[in-house]
Amino acid sequence: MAEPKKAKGNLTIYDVATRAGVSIASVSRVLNGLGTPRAETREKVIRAVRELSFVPDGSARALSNGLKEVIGVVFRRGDETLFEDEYESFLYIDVINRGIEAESQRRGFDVLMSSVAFNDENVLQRVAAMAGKTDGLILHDRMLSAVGIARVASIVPVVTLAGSPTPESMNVRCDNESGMRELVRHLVVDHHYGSVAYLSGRGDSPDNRARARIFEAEAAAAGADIQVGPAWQGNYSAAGGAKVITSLLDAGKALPRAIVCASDQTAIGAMHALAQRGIRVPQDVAVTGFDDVPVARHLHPPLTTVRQPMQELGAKAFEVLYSRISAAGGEPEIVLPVQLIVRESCGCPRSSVPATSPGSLGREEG
Amino acid sequence: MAEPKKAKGNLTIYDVATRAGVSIASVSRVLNGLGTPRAETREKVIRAVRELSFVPDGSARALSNGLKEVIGVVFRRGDETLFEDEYESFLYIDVINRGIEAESQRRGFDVLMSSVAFNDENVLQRVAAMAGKTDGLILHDRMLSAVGIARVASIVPVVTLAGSPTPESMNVRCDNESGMRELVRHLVVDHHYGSVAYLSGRGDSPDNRARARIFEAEAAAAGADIQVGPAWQGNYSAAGGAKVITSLLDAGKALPRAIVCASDQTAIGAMHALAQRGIRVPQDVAVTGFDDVPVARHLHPPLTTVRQPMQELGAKAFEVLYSRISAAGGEPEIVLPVQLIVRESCGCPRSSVPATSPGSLGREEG
DNA sequence: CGCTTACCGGTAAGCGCTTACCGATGTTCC
DNA sequence: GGAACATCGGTAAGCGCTTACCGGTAAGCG
Repeated sequence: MAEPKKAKGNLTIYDVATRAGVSIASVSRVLNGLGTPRAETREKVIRAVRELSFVPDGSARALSNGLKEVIGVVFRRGDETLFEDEYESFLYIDVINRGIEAESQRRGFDVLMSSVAFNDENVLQRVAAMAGKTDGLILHDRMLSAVGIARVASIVPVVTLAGSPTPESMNVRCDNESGMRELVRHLVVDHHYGSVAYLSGRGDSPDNRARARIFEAEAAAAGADIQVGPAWQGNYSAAGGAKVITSLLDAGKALPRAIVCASDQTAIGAMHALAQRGIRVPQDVAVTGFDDVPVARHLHPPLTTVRQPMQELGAKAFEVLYSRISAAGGEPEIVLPVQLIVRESCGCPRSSVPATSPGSLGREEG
Repeated sequence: MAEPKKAKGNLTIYDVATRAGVSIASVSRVLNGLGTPRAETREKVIRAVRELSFVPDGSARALSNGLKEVIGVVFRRGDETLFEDEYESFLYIDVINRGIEAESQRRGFDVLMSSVAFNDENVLQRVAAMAGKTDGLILHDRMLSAVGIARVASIVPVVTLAGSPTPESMNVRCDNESGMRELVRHLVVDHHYGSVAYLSGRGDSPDNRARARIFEAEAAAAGADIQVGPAWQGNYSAAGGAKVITSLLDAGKALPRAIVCASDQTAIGAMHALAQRGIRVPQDVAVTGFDDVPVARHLHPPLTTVRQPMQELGAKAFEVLYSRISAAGGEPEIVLPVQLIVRESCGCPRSSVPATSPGSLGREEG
């Protein structure tokens, strides 16, 4: 990859030892708080370390310890042509990554991030390379086939997100099903909306498919008219959401009373397109999201959505991975609860309580 | 930190050599494409590697090569209590990080991410730890004092973002000055707004201070009334922006004709608060942002803002760092141009061209 | 006061890899 | 057919660190 060899004549533990007038073993012991060095020895070492601004080399430590204290996170990135649109949809990934990062820090681990282009054919190679640099891997949605996972998992422990566990890997996901169920019920039963549509996410996303499935089942059960199909195919991005609405309107189609979007980003795009055409949300058409990204509450109108505990998702993923790294433990599958967050885009008045079973609905506090 | 020693009985290059019936030197040569191994040897090695799913250990390579092929990125994170609010403001950081990541991948590097709490007293320690695990560091805004930077830079090359270069470190930033200048001119000269306010970011941010300074100078020069001061102190977050507006309104103060926000997030919060009170943007009060985060165009109304080339900022930062890692090169300071993006929140009609010098203004294309 | 016991701290091996160096083949030319 | 040469592949050293092991010194005891 890169040419440079042998960095500069870097400081080593030997330099510190020489300067402090002790052996390298003592330096190491002081640095790691092992053994019971004499106060004087400790002092000398500490002083030498400070004077030299010495920092032990991570790879040498890792090699010696058999532990790198680094975990890897791999996720998808748009290819060049889609870049502008795609990267919007990453808020979501970023928040999860932040959760991973925060939790791993508590354990003294750092996080190695690597994105993979959507059109990259040999993801496996990239993931494997990451495996060599880390103690364990967290893979976002749709990274690898079961076979690929098995291969990588034979090298380091693997946790997948929003997938399903395999014999070799663990998985952490949110309970999309009940979130979608509650959401649809809120629209159809509480608001009596007779027609609803699902503005979908990427067709190849399991999360999206699960949501679509529940949407249809639940809306049908509640007796609402359903609009789905190719015309309602988005891609999780705001631009994708806007395009769907615009095309539909241009084609002279009548919109349903409520539009359930596959993600908040999609909803943002959809609301934008509606506003451009002078269609009022929620008076003319109600719109809902999914995820509850941070900006959702600041939209106009504030977005009704299903909150996924994204930070927690990331934190849990790390936790599971960690317990596997440090022992053999680790639950194979973890499912986190989601929460319906009712704001105004569904037609609820600002800060009122809808007529439905209490406790099952989230509400803004601050 | 973590207890586990000696991971499992991992695969090594010796296992591969044995299996392939060659020496470890040959395996290494094949793996790295060095020397001129016979076709047969090469084949045997490749097969053994595949059969065993062997991946060479990154730390051992790093130790031997003197190159980890990892760079570190350090940024600030809100402390626990502020978490909810703070992390909104991170869109910005995330986009930059994405730029860093994409560029480093092109060179075969991976990125180690580490956030530091706002209230963390010894950042230096954390940063130093990162230095030990990487070949170079990129530090976001306000991470370290000049002294701290000097210390860290004695260990690995350092690039700072939105700061200023020191004898030991390099810096990459955006040209805030001219962006703010153009923006204020647009509001005061083109729109003839007679009173303007600067809803500021964190008081300790150099970027924020630079923007505030230019704002005042430029608005004063153009003859507009200026509102600044503690009442207008935000913190880069949406919640902070909303709070300022709410407090002002509660105190019965009259708002200026235009509000220049320190960041898009701040503007989002401000517009949200204004909408809550029934104040129309831009008819009653114009609002502008700074950054051009992806959602800015989808807000209601679409946000007029100054686009910072955030991806590019990150990419450039890596580039500079890389050239320092692989050689002694690297420009000490890089300043990237920004671009005024005129949308509707400033009072411009949708997609019209304002009456000002052409070429100096950006405009939405798609 | 001499011997046992405890406590420190040093020496050296080894983590998994790269690569300089060298010996063993096979090739070519006279 | 033998010597000179090229080519390939193996052996071993070393990257910077941790730590098992052991020897030396000081303290504790009879």
